[in-house]
Amino acid sequence: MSTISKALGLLDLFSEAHPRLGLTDVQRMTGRDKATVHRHLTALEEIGFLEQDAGTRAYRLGPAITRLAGMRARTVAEVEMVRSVIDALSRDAGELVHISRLQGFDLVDVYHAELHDHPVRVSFDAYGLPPLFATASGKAYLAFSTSGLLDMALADPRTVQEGAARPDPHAVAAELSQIAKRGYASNRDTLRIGVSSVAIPVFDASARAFATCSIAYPTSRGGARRAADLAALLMSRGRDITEAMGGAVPPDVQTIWTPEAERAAS
Amino acid sequence: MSTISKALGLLDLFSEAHPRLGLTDVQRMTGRDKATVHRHLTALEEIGFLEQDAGTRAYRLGPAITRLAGMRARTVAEVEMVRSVIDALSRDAGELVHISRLQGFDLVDVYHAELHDHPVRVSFDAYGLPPLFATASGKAYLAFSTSGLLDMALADPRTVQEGAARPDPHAVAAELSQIAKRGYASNRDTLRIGVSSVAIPVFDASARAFATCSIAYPTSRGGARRAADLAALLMSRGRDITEAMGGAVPPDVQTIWTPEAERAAS
DNA sequence: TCTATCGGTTCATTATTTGAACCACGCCAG
DNA sequence: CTGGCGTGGTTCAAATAATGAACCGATAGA
Repeated sequence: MSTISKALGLLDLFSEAHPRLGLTDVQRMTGRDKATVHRHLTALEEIGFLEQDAGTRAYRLGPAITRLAGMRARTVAEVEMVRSVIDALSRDAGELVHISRLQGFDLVDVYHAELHDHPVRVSFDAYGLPPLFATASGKAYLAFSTSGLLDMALADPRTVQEGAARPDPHAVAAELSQIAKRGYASNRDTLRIGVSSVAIPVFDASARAFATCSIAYPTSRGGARRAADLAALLMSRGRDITEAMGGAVPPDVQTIWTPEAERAAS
Repeated sequence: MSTISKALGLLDLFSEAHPRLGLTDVQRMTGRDKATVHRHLTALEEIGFLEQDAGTRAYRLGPAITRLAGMRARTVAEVEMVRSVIDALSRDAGELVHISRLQGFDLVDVYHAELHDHPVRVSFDAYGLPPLFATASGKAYLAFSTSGLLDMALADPRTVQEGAARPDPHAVAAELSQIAKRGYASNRDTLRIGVSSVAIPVFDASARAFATCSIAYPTSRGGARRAADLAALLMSRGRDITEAMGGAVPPDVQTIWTPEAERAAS
């Protein structure tokens, strides 16, 4: 293990629970020698990755991190920020992965990846056009937004005229509540016969949902547990996606798949 | 020089001018051996401080930086973020240093430091109450805001009723224009007899002024060149202050004191 | 095809990191 | 007041990790 990794790994020790750490705190958490830890801490402080409180001598995350994050925000496009995560997710799931952003009342594609070689693929030409209630992404978004947005979406004329069945507000609200509880939304042959999907929300710096990430797959490739498996995989990357885009996951959001949450929501 | 500093120093090579760097780019910029550079780059990539483009193999700033910056924003108070810079500035200037934020039409104190031992000190009890035109901070703020704010401030009834002399809009606009050109605002005995100050704006992530930093000093301690000297010192820290708070300095702002800018503005 | 340049790798040499012991300070209980 | 304990921080021989000249393979142009 390189000294670089060891030193930078120290930064990950700083959290909401432990925003300030003293030398011995870090020493205990890492199990490394005190002298080593001290040298790493001071090295990180010298370049501004940490700051030391003059009074308590405790360390906290430093200004260089904020400075570099600003540089990244200015020089790296939103697409680049999520590309590697989405690509990896697509490879691991073996399915089509989408990340979309709300514009008006549509979820428009930011980036998508389909890095597998199954001969059967999901077509997504019309992605983003269906009303929010019809897609897993849309439901994931609505479930983690203020209810005001749901009312507005219900009142949107385009939503109403789309398709034959006008959604029942109570049924929609009930489903969104389940989605919020278990942490992800899903669809099975609802929008298009043969296409299923699971989706989670992506949050911005104010911890508000502003985008979604979804996995779409042919229902034919999905056995009984496929949806749950893909949901678990998707949720395990949710925090990475949100944080790569500079966002923060609200503390009350279910971020890991568990059988308990699954049952509790149904 | 520790390997930690060497490796993390590589991150500073990434800029608006060079957002993506290849192995040999970095090698040339640093003069270090290619193997060394490569190991550093891959070490930084492994922990997410850099990302490598799958196609071009060029490196760019990675998601871990953004993630940690979010953590810092959530766990370190605004005051802590600037404390060390302001403290250092106060020590170096040997005067009272203020950082204030606009709330309504007042600049309210966020933090101040007076780390010197001169017997003569500036009182600042009423700081934040005078109208924006009367303080260097207020003028610094207005000079780097949209002119709409100036109009609103001029129309603000409290502004109008304060003091005897109602400000001449044209004179104010002319002064603000000079301030914008040279990069800082100054006052000499205008608000209170015996008190002078210099001030610069602080910008947020959208590169809009949202706060100010100022140095206040007794006019008695200020010779002919004191204002310019303090302004030069203040401006040299301006970028650090803005970036420590997660902001970005607009590219067209004068950020270093020069005799040319000083002359051009007057 | 030949050459230059790119990213990346290897392995003996070298220099840096490491850690047990040590120091100084502040705090608390007796 | 004092002695013990827990801090943060330092030292220097020993151990280990970083280094760099040479090398590899791929790619793009001339």
